[in-house]
Amino acid sequence: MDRFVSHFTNRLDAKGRVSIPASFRGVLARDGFEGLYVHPSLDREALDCGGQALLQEIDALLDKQPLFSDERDLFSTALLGTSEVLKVDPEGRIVLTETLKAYAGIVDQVSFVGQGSKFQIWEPGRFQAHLSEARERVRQMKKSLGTPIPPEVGSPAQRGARE
Amino acid sequence: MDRFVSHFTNRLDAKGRVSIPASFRGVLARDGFEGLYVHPSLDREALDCGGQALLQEIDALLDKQPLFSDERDLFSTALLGTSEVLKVDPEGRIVLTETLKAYAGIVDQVSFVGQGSKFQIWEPGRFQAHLSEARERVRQMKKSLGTPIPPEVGSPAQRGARE
DNA sequence: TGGGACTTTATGGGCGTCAATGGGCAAGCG
DNA sequence: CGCTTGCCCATTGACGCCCATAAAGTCCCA
Repeated sequence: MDRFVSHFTNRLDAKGRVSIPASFRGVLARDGFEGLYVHPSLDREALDCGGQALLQEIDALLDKQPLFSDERDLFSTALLGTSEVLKVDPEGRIVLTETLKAYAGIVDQVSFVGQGSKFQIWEPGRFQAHLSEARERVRQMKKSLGTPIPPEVGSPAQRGARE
Repeated sequence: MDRFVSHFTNRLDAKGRVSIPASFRGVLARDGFEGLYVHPSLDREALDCGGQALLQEIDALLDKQPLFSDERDLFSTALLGTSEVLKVDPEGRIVLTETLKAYAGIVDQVSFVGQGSKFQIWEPGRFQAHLSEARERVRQMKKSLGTPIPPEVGSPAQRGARE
């Protein structure tokens, strides 16, 4: 598997450290990138995270703007300026900065949510709310498309993760 | 990491010294440049800083203007004429000149903001304001650029689904 | 196929190192 | 000379790295 999939909830310890889920660590290792690239999501109260792949997406966006242009300046400020490259300790843990925690409303637990080439970090409560709203909207969209949606499936059980 | 990423806020001490963030120092060292190249940003109340890489960008910009043209003259005056090369002390600190501080409204704290090949120095308050504006505008641009990607919801993979 | 042994993961805690900051001192320049 | 400026040392708190442990998962073999 080379993509971030599924979601996990882990706790921050007394030092503010939190383990990146093992399966995500595997993806990052394969992507080859020291550390974890993190920035506040533009449209959610969540953090976008990833490695090379995410950086390349951002670069692609930046490279569309001409050098020294106003747009480029704004993009690099909003994207690179607010990003952090977090170190990953030997056990696969990271420490979120105060800024990042404040942005996402994180206190002592976080949910890691796979999104293919990147993943997001959420405060678990907000993620649940976001998820049910998203599911509802998808249901509406499908309905209007005439595609019946299978009956409600509960949240999948997680290995180890209490939610 | 070979690019300026993230942002940091440091204090000026009684002598007016301020530490360049360690990670930025690393980038500068790799770029190979004695001292720090600084000039007032053309369109913000901030200072553009960097090493070789920044100088090259400026050269590239200048070279686009025909020799002896008015534009070239103006550019070189605005960019090179106002530049300073600051010394970096053994602890990785610099002292901003009065001119530079006045331009950016700096008093006793500065924010270092990574922008890839260069970084900017801001008065922290002004930076916060600029940042929220930048984020807003980027959000608008992304929106107008095309289809915003709907949040990926759907079924999270089941517990067996790793790798 | 059931159970035990090994492995992996999430989490905790100790400790040395480094970064940010403060202050002293001496050399250079007006 | 007085003040700036560059260099050295000291302090403190945060951070990275190592080792420990418990719980869960996986594997293997009788």
